[in-house]
Amino acid sequence: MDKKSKLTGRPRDGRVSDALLRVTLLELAAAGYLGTTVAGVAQRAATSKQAIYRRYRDKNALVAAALAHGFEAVRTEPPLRGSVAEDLRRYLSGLATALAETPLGAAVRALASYRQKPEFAVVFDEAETGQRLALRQILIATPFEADMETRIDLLLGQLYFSLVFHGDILNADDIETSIHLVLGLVAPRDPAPFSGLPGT
Amino acid sequence: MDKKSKLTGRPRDGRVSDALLRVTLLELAAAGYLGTTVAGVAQRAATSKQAIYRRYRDKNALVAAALAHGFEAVRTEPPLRGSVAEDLRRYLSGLATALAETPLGAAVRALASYRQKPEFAVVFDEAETGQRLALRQILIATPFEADMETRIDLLLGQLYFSLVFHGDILNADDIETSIHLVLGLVAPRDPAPFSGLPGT
Amino acid sequence: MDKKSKLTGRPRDGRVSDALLRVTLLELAAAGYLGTTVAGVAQRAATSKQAIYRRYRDKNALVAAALAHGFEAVRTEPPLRGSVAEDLRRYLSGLATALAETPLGAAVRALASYRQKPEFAVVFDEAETGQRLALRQILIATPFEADMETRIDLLLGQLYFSLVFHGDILNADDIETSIHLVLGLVAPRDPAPFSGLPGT
Amino acid sequence: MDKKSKLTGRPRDGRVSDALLRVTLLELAAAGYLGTTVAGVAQRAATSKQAIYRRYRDKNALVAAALAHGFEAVRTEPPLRGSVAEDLRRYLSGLATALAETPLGAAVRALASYRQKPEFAVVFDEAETGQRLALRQILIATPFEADMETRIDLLLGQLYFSLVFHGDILNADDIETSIHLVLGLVAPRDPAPFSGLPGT
DNA sequence: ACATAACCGAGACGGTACGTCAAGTCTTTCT
DNA sequence: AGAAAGACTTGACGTACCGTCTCGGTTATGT
Repeated sequence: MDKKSKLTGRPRDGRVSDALLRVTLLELAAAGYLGTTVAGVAQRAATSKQAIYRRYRDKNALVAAALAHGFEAVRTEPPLRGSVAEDLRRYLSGLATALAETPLGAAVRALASYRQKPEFAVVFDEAETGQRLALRQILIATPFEADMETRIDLLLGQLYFSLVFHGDILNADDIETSIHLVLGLVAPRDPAPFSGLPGT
Repeated sequence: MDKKSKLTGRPRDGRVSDALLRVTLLELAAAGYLGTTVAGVAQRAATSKQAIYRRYRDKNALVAAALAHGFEAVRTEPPLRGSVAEDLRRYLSGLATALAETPLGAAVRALASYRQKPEFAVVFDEAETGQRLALRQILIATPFEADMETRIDLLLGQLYFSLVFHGDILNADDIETSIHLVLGLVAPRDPAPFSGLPGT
Repeated sequence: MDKKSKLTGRPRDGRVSDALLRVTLLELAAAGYLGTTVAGVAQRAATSKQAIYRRYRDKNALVAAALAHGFEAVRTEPPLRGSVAEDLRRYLSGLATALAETPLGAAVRALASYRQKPEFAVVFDEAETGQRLALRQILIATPFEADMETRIDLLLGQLYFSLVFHGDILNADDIETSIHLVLGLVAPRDPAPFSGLPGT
Repeated sequence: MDKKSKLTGRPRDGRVSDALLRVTLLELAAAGYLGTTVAGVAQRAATSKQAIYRRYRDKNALVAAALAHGFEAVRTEPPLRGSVAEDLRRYLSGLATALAETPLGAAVRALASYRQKPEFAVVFDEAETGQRLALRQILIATPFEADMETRIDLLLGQLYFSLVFHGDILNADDIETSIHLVLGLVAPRDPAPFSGLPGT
């Protein structure tokens, strides 16, 4: 993670490293940033504070690594096979589900305030870049390409706004409605009056 | 703020109370939640820790009060005089400007993670309720009333997502584009065909 | 001890200060320098680490203060009433008894190695200066004034050598014999021929 | 040092063993017991901690071995050829010189407090036994045999008291004076009045 | 000749203590 | 009684060292 690997000496114990990331994410999700203590993580990971500080410069570096680890497990490529609306629905639902079903969602909520800190900014930026890229791939070369970045802002904005400010994850219906609004389509609940419109 | 007012004894010094709220908000904006220390606030307010704890149960209560104070200064009623798009533009721009030009924006960013804490939840909820109400008043009884809550989620979501995650405030163009997307209108960059059209 | 006393604010709790010195000396005597932990002293004194670090710069300053406290309680003035041998006997026996019956003796033994450290050096120096002064007052203006400093070195040397290296305190007979040897007298085991003779 | 020698396997590197003892004594002399760290000794000896723990059970065993090594190099037999005073002078001067000119003196000072620890006690006891034996051989069958142990205590006591408490080594004059006082002789600075006295 | 066994340096492992900092409470004097 | 100051307890943080363990690699003896 952090250090240039030396050729000699006892190698880092991968089980310890793994446990640290896993436990840290769980603690963040359960207790928030302040409630997550280095000693507590060490204990729950059945290791020692020193094992943590050997890997990470300080508590923030540990937390940042755990967050990055959480985002990695969630990274998905865009579907790219149905209609634009269908692809968006799949991608955003998958993202929402991943945030809801893993500790990552609660961890992101707990760390949102610290997004500006350099340690966390790189992690958040990378995750967001990936998500924006996926959405861009869905939207590109479609009639909705105009104002693409704003459409992405609206969709991701609502998702994270709901997560961070309301503490809940968007359900499928909300996502569906948002997609149709952002695409300028009529939502599918009134049966298909716009049949000829683009993007289906 | 907190205590039942006693009838006897030296009355609280209003200048101290005001300074506390002002300084706390500035510290939150400048140093974040953790960087804001009770002793530091007391010093910058030229008072003592005990003066704080006499007024507020704990640090969170102080911070919540400062946040509420910040939101009060920003509260605006909806314009309700132009078109829907125009009203939305005025309201959202006013909100964005207020967040950008006062310490409130940075303070909100610093506290986003703690929104779930009961002390802060009531403040955030009240502020959001006011904002949603204003938006609802703009949207109600217009062709855009369908999916009104989702439209509001998208607009507020983008605003706060940008604030909390990117640390910047939406500029007028972004707001303009978002509004037209959310309303399903063609953006006004092709010169004004829909200007008077729906929603008046 | 340490700080210029301020005029306002809550004063230091004397009971805490006293307990710290007493407990520290006991811990030093019982567990040695390494076995004496700041947290342990705080706990046995029913106080906190922070109360210690408010009074003393670090562990060494605490230990030095406890040592000085121990020496103060032991300080005795020279008898100055009988013969030289008698006065020496009383003074040295009193010193040996004090070292044996209080934790001071064991503490001195535990700290002998650190005598060079500046924090401790001043304490040890002051204590030794007092003891040398007392012995000098006994010896001065007597036939034994010649080589006075060396005689003092021999007596104190044997006392502390026995304490630090052997862990025991000189008994009355040893002291008696040493005094007579250092004074160049015949020891009193041949029954008291010189009782009143020189040095009165 | 420690282990039964095995018949097979790579033999211990004698250069490592030697360097450990030498470096440890130097570190003790320079930095004291606490300042002497196992890792530091390993580094200065251009070896590893494991090489130390393969030879010694723990830090104390290493230190004890280094101390014993230091004492061995210093061990001298008593002269036994001139007068009692002359022999004492030679022996004590030799001892003082050895302590002053090698790291042993500083190491002894650094370890005085830990003399009670069993690991060190055996080393110190052996060294002291040798020194007492030598002095006893000088004093035995002379007029000064009475109170022999106390005379030895006084001489050794002053020597080590000076070393441990004052950090300096007795000079030749101090030794000379002490010897004459302990022997009950008149010091030789007033030219030769004691011609007929015993022990010359 | 080559397997075995103990050595070698390097460095990670769990654990304990140190000294710092902040939160929230308590106790002074002053106004 | 409130204000300001500064004591108080508590508990987390990050550092240093101890004694143990594990790695890849080296050097002896023993068959």
